[in-house]
Amino acid sequence: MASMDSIWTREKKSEPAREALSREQIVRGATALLDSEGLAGLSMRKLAARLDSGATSLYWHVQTKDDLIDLVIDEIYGEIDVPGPELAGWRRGVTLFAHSLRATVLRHVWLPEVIYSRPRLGPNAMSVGSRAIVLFTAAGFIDREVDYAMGSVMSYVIGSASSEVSVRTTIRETGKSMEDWAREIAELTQNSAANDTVPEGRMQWPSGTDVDTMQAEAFEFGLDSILDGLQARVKAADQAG
Amino acid sequence: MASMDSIWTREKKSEPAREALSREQIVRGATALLDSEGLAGLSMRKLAARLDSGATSLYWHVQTKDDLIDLVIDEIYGEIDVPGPELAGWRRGVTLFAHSLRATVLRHVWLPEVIYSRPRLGPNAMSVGSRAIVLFTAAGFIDREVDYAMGSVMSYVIGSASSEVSVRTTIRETGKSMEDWAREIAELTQNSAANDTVPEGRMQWPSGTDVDTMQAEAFEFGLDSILDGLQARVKAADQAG
DNA sequence: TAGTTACTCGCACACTGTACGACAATCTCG
DNA sequence: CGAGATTGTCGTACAGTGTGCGAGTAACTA
Repeated sequence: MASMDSIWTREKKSEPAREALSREQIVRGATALLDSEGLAGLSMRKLAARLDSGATSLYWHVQTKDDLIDLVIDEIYGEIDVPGPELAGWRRGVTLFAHSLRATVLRHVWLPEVIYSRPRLGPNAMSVGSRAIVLFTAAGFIDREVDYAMGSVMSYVIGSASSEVSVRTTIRETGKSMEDWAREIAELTQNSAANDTVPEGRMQWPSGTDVDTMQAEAFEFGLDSILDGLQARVKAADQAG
Repeated sequence: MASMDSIWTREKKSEPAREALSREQIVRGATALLDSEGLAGLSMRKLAARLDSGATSLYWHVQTKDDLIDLVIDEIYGEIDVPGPELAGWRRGVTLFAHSLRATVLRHVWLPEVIYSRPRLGPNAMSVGSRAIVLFTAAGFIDREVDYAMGSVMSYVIGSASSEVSVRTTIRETGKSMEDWAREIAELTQNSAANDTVPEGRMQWPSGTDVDTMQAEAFEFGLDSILDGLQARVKAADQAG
């Protein structure tokens, strides 16, 4: 009996768990690969290797690499949370939404390179959109101004976060401190023709603050400014109506 | 070599002996190729063919494809104009700057895909930055708030314009009108779980307006909001100081 | 005239996305 | 039970990519 148990006898049976590959799994693997190696680090072959499958097997579950990226993006939209206006009022809600969106971009640093490559209308993206619209409607905007206000905030947040990411990865890649970096820029500027118009004493970075907190400060500054502007607009419309 | 290794820190090569191929010519060709075929349409071989040269000849003038793109980007920074504050006051100046920046992105639709891939500090980019800083200094901002305000506006403008581009190219690619497109989204949303929270009657596009003017309207709405917010901030600081 | 520099370019390598078609496992139906 | 359809995997191949290497050429300097 025991002697019958060898690789050869075992091989005949339905030995391999023929499972594994599923669309969800592929999307999850792709996300991990993107997060760890960046956009350029994602290839179908590498992804397949990570999933212990043949490269072209992926194409059964996913039509194209671009489609896969679309799926990943929508998956990530699911990480963003949009509070309802009844919880904290529209302004606090929008602020939380903005911070969540920013954090999501900072968590997936390859996002800025692809997020605008086409309008994504996956379910999660649409859900985020819908809930954001509720928020801005609660603020008192009407008609197309709901879209305008929402679009403005989102454009600012994604633009800001993208710029933050690019600064961070550059610092990480070069290994230089922000101060060193700023000094080099200043030196380069010195030789530049445009230098004469730069105010004296500027262009050196304020020292004593680390990058993260300074970026956070900058982000909040801009966000508050936009929201102030929007709030004033709503109030003015209220008065008129 | 370390760290701060980009084309701008590297030394300029000594004068070439006047041949057909030159760095400027390559940059010009690359720009044209990018504008007509998009980022994915730019390859060293195609570019070389357009310039009637061997593919690897380009590598004498340019270290790497990425460096070439950096050069193109800085070239494009040269298209942006930033008025001085003495011409029209800071707010009007910033508005003109913002419109110029937006127009530049709309003119080079591949820009959003690469603009944030690393902080560009080419001479033209720095010149734009310097002049923008003058503008925001004239507005009354002090210390790091100058940077914050400038960064906020630029993030908004680039984010907005990028989103506009993505909508436009999608419309062009699918050949659908905006109304068709919006209707399809609405139908998809219908079946979505998040639908119950969407206010009734929303999500259908206001008809009778074409995409370009609506996007322009949206852009201006957001820009004015930000500038309102920033202006209020300056006034408050004036009062306090 | 000899040597150095400035530049061009063919070849080759490793790698990419993905079309195709040959396989195998599982399910469906008579 | 057995046969056909469905579902899924994967090796091979093709056209394309960025770019390192080294051989080749033309022009300038000594």
